[in-house]
Amino acid sequence: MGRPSVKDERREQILRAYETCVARFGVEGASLEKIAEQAGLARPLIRHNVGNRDDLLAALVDRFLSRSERSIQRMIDALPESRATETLIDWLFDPNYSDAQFVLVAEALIAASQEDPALATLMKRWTRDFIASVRGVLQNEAPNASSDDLDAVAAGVAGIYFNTDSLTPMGDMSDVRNASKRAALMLAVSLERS
Amino acid sequence: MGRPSVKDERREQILRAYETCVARFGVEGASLEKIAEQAGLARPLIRHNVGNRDDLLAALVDRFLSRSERSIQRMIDALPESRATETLIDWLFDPNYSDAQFVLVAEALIAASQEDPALATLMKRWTRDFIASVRGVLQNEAPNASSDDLDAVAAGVAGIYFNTDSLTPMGDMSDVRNASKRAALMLAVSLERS
DNA sequence: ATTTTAATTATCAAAGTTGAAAATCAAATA
DNA sequence: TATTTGATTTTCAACTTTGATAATTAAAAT
Repeated sequence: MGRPSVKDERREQILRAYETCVARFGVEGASLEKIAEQAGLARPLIRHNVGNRDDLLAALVDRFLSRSERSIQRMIDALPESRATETLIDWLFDPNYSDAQFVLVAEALIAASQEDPALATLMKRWTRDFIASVRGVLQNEAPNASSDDLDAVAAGVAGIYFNTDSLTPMGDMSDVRNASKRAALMLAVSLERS
Repeated sequence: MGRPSVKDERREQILRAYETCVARFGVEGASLEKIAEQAGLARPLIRHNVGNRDDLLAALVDRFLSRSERSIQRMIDALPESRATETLIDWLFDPNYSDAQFVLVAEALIAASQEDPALATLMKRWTRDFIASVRGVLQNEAPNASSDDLDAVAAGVAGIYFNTDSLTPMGDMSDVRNASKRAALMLAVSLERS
């Protein structure tokens, strides 16, 4: 054997930096220069460890989809049996627990979907899957709710959550965040009452 | 006099094209080349009629803020006296009436706020003003609702609306759009009941 | 028709971005 | 220690983007 490979760690390091850049500058604004600077690496290392621009985006999308699937599943599995919906909303709207960059990356990929039909297909599925996950939690606690109401409240809670995190680049908006959380809770309550 | 100036029309034409590019590629991704192509003009005309990159962004922000203020006011003034909230939600979630590009530009400017504190201040005010406008309509129809509930439902309806339009780059998501609209209506109803 | 005003086009240099290959350096094993 | 494997650095050429100026053309008024 020769020198041990650090390709896997480097790859992760680069994709993390790329993710940060996509969250901040969008897919089109994330240049290789910025990614290299963010990662603290020389630019040629990006090419060496991941590939060219297209390879980067493909790797990022892949990583984003698998990681978000796992992280959502982990969150749902960690929910308590009682007051699961309330706890879910607590977590989604807690800036310490929820990772705003996750939503910002999703929004950037959604925006880039207009230029990339294949990406659009993936992100459509991702969006619907996320809403479906929320719906599952809601249904557990409100088994008598109508299917339409479940759909509505799931889309509503998910939408309010996405929007709240998408405001984070402006800095502190805790008043809007708190009001948004209250709205999500109101939606959940109106489901149980219906 | 000499040759009549078309600067004002050209300026509008360029800013419209810039807006489209910002909605599609983000603030960092909207290059002068793309803007010129979108406007159907030679690139030097951008500089001649509006200025350099910074001048462009400043003009776009200015135009966006004044136009959205007017358009929101116009929409609210056009609301009928009875069932104003329901009508507002009808309009916000009607893809033919509501202009998705408007929300996409707002999201792009919000994303760019992270790199531009002055822009952040403007967009914070814009966001709060929009929510306040919705709150005004809600309060008119539910004068007995608590201030906190009004804040919550206004933030919720606005958030669901923003999020819904931010999904448009992926193409048809009418199922999610319909569910989101139902959620907004549920929020409004729960306000009147409280 | 000449003048005047301004739109439009042509062109340039500087800076930034990308893709790629070659050269160098570091760490493990035989 | 020599070899081998692969990380890292250096370097190059092509291309894009930006900012700016000069030259040209078009339309109105005197």
